[in-house]
Amino acid sequence: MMQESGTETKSNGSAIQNGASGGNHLLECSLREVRSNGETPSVEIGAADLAHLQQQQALQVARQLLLQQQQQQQQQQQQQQQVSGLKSPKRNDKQPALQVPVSVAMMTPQVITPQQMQQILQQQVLTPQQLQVLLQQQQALMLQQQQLQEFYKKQQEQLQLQLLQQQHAGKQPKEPQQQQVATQQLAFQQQLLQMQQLQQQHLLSLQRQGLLTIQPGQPTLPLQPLAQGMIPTELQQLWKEVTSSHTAEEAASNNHSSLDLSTTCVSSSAPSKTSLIINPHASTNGQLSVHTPKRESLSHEEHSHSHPLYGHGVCKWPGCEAVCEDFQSFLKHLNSEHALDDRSTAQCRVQMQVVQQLELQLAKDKERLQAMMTHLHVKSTEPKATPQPLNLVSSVTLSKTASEASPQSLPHTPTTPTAPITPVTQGPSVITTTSMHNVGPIRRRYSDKYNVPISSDIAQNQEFYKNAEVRPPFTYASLIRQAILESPEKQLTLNEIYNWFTRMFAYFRRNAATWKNAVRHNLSLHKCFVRVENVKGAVWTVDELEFQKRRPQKISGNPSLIKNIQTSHTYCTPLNAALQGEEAALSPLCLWKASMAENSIPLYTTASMGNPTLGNLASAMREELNGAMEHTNSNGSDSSPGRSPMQAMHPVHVKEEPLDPDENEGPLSLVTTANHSPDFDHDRDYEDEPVNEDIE
DNA sequence: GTTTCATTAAACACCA
DNA sequence: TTGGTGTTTAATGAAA
Repeated sequence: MMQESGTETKSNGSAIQNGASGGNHLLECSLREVRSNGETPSVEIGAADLAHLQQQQALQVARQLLLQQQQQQQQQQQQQQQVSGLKSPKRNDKQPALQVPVSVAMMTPQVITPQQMQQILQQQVLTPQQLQVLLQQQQALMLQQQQLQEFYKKQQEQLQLQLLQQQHAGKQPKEPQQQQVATQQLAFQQQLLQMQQLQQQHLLSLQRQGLLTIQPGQPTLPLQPLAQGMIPTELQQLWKEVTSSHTAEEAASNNHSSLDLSTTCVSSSAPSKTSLIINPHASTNGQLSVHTPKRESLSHEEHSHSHPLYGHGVCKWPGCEAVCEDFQSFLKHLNSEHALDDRSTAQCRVQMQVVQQLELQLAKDKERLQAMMTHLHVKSTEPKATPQPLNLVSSVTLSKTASEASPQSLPHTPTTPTAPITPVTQGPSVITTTSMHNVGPIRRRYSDKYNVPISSDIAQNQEFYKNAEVRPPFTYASLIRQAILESPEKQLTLNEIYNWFTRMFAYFRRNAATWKNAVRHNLSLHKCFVRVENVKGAVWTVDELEFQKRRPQKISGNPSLIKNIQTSHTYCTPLNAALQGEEAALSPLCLWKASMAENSIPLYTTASMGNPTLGNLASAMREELNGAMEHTNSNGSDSSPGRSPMQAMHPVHVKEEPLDPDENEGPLSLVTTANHSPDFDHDRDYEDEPVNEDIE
């Protein structure tokens, strides 16, 4: 027996080491892959940025082509005019005048540049949904513009063809033809103007939504009608005076104004730099632009009292919150209290830093998400190539403990629960599939540290735990207790506890010797587990009082948590406690929030994961809760039906309801009979054949 | 730096 | 004798 155990441990140990290293390697590879794609080691380019960049590049190429064609056309027309000798000064002056706006219009896409996107990101904490919509609208507009450009290109070609024909024919009077050309070009301009108006509306809507503020120094000037010309240079000058840190490069790029597309594209190709260096100015610039008369009039007329800095009758200038009865008074207040002075500039800078930090965090989370998705996608398509795959946790936390690699026989899970182990989103997503795995030792568990309701977590993530080799974020004691409490009789034999472990968690289908030993050890060690001699053998029960006794010690530093335990019987974070009106049995979010709290990650970072705002978070939590209830009730292969997770936490006080017959199937149902499962092979390692098949 | 706790490993005893 | 069960001790690491 000992030999067997020894060999098992040995082999497992080596396997784990291999698996761990392999897993780490995979993680590094996936991260590397992402990074190499991004080409910016520090800050990754998002998929949207890349798409945008590609579009920009395509646009630039198209514009260059157009420019060439226009130049050719101009040359041809000049040649024609020279040859024909029909020089009409008016027309000669007019045509370039006609063409130039067209060219400018074509070269100044009335779309949001990456810089603007970055600024939007910085100025407003956008939800992913908003970003998504924004990007979709953006892409649609760009598509429209491209189509228009193609159309324009074709028309230009036709014109060239006609002009060539004219040259060859040489008999027809030029003026009608040129009039036709001018008419066509006017039509194009009108179309372009329409496009621009459309895009202006789009941008205005963005402004109304508070998603965008127009910056004076913006390379493109979407809201400036063509008739109004370019950016007022005095605004740029003003801003330059305010922001002394403006580099010559940026100033040059600003001075390029709308015409310089290359600037836009170049800067978009390095979003990390853009976001980290340029955007701060842009951010404050955006704030500053509020004070410009043009901006105000625009806001007043077009936004009809919708202003990013004004809402609910309160000035939203950071730290102000002055009550303004109407928009006019707000404008007055804005001009008087938040005029361009040192204080406002300083506040802008502070806000800039805040936004910068947030954006940095967002970028990091995006990177994480990308790495996770990349990794999981790779893993999910792999036909079980690596026996010890990676853990989601590792990819999130970059597993600082993974390198520690203590020679333990269990698969290594990260010791510190610094990241959500359970998926944030429920449902058949990639994340919740079998692609999650564990690496590294675990020393602390969420359930104990953050008092996450284990029952709801297990219920909610049942399929996840069953399929993914993710170590459950709970202590052995918690798991054993849960197993016992889930049983109809609230008592289990050791073997049934084993079965529960292997049935509920894919993680425990390997290294049986190790964790079984741990289970036995915990059963013996903790007073909360009471061994009851039965006629047919021994069963284990839980002494809830004893179990509860040991918990407050660990969270003594957090009175709210203790209060939670003592009053609401809830094992969740204070944040959850704040939302306890909805009940707090929502473990994945709890875990996630706990991890967020531990990582000091602002809540907003959920934007990258689909939980945009606190309000949405709350609703999401409600949904999670409902989902948990439904899940518990519908998929109650392990939980007692009709018993909510909260009830499951205190089964002693809960009147038990009759079990579903389906749930009583399998060895676990025979809880009253000790040593009931003679056929069960304890030495089975569950590596090749999941125990679920035996039990379920 | 100390204490507490969880995990892991191991040894040992008991029993069927 | 074998294997499961239960107990205990020790080492280790993380967190408080």
